[in-house]
Amino acid sequence: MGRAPCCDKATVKRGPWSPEEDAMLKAYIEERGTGNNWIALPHKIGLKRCGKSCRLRWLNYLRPNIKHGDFTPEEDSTICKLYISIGSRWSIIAAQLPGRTDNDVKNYWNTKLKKRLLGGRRKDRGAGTQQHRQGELDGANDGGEQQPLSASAMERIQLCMQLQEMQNPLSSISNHNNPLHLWQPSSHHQVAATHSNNSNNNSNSSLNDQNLGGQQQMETTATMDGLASPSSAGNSNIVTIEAELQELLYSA
DNA sequence: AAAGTCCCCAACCGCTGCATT
DNA sequence: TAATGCAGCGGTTGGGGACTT
Repeated sequence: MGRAPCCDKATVKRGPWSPEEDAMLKAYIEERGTGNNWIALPHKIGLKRCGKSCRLRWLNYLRPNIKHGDFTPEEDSTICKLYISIGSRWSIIAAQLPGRTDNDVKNYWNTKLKKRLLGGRRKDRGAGTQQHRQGELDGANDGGEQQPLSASAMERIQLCMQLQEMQNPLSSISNHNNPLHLWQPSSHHQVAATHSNNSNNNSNSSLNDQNLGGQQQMETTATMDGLASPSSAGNSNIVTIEAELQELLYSA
């Protein structure tokens, strides 16, 4: 019941963009804008590319003020904090990092930060498929049994547990046995408050616009609870969490 | 030096939400 | 109100360089 493809795959060019294509797209958009119609854009320019491909190329590579290269420790920290609180909402996270794209942030998380925080780096370099490697990383939740929660949610639980353990090693024992205790329903206003605060930083941010619905909202709330009361000892605060994130990220 | 393996990242795929008709 | 089409988003893939054996 899928949608019809947005373009004819037989006639559309795919794969890496050539410098000529980049130049054509960049020149056209800089001169006339996108016209709010990505589908029509390649035809106007004379590119044999799908509109979605043009949009992606522009947003992730050609757009002005794109920042390439290494992420700073501050950016690392921002990504981690936002990931823990809102999950894999890459566009929202990227909106808090000027010059970074959602694709960049997503790749950086998947290839660097996740491994650093969850300790997913392989011990041996033996044979294995991409799926195997991914499975090992995601499978940091032991057992390999079917997981009713999203991988993103499980990663956030793991991060919360690691932070809890650092704060209060004794109280964390029960958490390991029952990570789902974090999943206690509560009011959603904590998330909303966080979002509205963040949205002040960037007019482009869709934090207020995004509808955190269904399971996603539940996951967000639960994880926020996990951070808001990370130990039975009492309240944590942002400063503590930031310090511990720094430790997780850079102490190895 | 060669072969095998790992890792990164650009690009693609397909779903969702929103706007329009 | 339902149907349709597009933009935007997150997940996934695969090419190729880097690294290891």
